[in-house]
Amino acid sequence: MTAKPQSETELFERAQSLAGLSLGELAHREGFAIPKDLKREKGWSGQLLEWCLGASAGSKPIQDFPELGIELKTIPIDASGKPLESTYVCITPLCNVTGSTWHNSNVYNKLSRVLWIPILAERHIPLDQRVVANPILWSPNPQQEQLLRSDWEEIMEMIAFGQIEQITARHGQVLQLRPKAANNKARTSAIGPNGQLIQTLPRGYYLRTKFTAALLQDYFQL
DNA sequence: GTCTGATCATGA
DNA sequence: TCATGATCAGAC
Repeated sequence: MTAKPQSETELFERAQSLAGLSLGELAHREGFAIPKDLKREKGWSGQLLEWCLGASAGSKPIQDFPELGIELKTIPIDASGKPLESTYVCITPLCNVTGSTWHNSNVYNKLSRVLWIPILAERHIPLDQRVVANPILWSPNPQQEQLLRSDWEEIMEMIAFGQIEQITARHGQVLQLRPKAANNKARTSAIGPNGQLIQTLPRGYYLRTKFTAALLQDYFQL
């Protein structure tokens, strides 16, 4: 893999140098085997780009470039630049949530600075022909942060009050909570309705497609 | 099981 | 058509 980037500028320039290349070209260059499709390797493009850019965090629940304070996210887009999917952020704690605040949350940490790498990835395009687009280095503006924060606080409050089973993906304007597990038999500890511990499906935070669409649009207009 | 990387697949 | 709920692979 490429060496770790030493600065935000170096990371961004490296990301810019990948724009216009296809996933097939990148995979060949880096010695990655190309799957037929993403059905069985959903994280393949993300891992390929991590490798190309020298990300180091592995499976730790921290930013991809902790020294730089930057999180890397690939995002599938169509030809008009609109995201095709919602964006996973991180898992959520479902117990021991007292003392959690927006500013010490994983959501805040991960989203405080993000290097977005859009990939033209309409489903009809063969995986190896999908093309890396221009990277975007983003931090939430005050309006975006307020939206994220109020959604996060609403959801965390429900979790703290034992209402995890009442939360669906319909909650939250820009940030939603959805299952995040190997399958729906997975279980983790959570706060129950009477304050006791219960076992429930693990959940994770996702950014709604509308939110990331608006975010990308801001940069395409520059 | 818990976390990362995410997209799939089906019902509304 | 599209978002919700479900799922896949790998590291540890």
